[in-house]
Amino acid sequence: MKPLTFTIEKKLDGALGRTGIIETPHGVIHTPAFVTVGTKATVKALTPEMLADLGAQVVLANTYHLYLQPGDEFVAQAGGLHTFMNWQGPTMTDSGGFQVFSLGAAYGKEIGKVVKAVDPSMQITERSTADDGVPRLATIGNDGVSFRSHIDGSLHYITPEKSIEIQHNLGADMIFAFDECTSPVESDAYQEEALDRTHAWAKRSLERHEQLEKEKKDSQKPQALFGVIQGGRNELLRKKSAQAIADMQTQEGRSFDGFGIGGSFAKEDMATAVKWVNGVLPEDKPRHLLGIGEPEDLFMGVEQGVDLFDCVAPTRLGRNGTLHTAQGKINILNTQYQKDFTPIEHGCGCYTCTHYTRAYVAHLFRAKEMLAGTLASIHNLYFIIHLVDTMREKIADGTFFEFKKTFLENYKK
RNA sequence: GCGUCGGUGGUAGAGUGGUCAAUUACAACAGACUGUAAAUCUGUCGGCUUCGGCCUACGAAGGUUCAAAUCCUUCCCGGCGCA
Repeated sequence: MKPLTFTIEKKLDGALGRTGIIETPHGVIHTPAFVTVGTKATVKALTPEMLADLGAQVVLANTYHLYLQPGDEFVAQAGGLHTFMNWQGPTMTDSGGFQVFSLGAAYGKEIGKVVKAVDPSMQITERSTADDGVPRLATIGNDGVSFRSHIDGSLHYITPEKSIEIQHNLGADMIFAFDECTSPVESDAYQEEALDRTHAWAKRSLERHEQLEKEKKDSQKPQALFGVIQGGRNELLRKKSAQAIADMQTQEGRSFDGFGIGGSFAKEDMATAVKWVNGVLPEDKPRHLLGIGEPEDLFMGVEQGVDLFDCVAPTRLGRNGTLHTAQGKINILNTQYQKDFTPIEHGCGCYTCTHYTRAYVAHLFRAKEMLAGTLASIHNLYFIIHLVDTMREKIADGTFFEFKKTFLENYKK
């Protein structure tokens, strides 16, 4: 039984985009697709039934978080991620690579997954990889990464092998190699050093994965492993990384089943980085743009041949009161919506918009009622999932570029 | 009626002679959020401003003082106790 098959159905003329179908042991994913993020084995504020109803095809959980709580072996005893969280569709787990960044170099700083622009003066020209005096919860060592638990302060050492072992215990259909997500403000020298490390970790991830797959009993479902490309904003490094990860294989000939495009991006670099990478990656395996989910970025990614996206933005923005509409984002807590008895968006087919008004949702937020986050998350996820679904349809019927133009003209940031 | 305690910015509630346009919390107003340290965080929150300040404010009116939200007097309002 293969862990994953990917079939391309239709290609986009004049760009790298395509539609396709990924088949996993827990069902199919029509691509391009938006993956909902359920870090701790739950998409915050939503039940799996709500997720299915709003059109989610696949859920991504996190290795680091579930390892700390409740523990990956515990999840395995509970029957694996699918059973534990009651989501029977396809699943993924991230490797913890992003936490190397968010709890490490980015810890306590105003550096996010996407930064507005790279000011050369911000660039870190020199740094040590460990004790540079900067408080952080993740420190990169030669062999892996030391994490100081954000929950109880305890120390944990995650190696590529450990990450893969955890991900096998969790049992998601698609898992990721352990990588180091770097910031665009790092120097070229550091970027190169980190990339070598990411490649070395990728190889170790692949080898450990192969070994664990071979040890599986017949009753255990196979898992697909995605390799992660890094390289920052440097064209040579990005292409080198794509080539290295694409070519990587074990002695027995196992290679990655798909690819993740990683890294923290300067906004203006994202499109070029994706284009460089997807121009090198083999066409016949799925590509996942890690952690990206703003509408304009989704258009860019789909156009440039990305098949999967995951992002916390729809749920996080939703819980914080920011809602997507065709005209752009609105903050439902603004005074003007307090007595607005229209739906969040006219014509939206989501549960929230078919049953509730802006005034009601605004009331729930002001009253700090839990249902606020639920209704907002339903709407935002529906909006983004539906947007990517529509891109897929528009590629299929040959009107992708017209759709992109119309949508982005209306959608004010 | 007598006694007593108290009346502070939208609310609660600090402050009890200068360091007070007044701590703090909440509310309000706005902003941020892209492989979730996130149902979180940040800023503003008397008026005007050339951003140096200026003006008006701590129940009301007087007064003491170089200086009063803070001390004194009277009044108004509220709680409690006694008649």
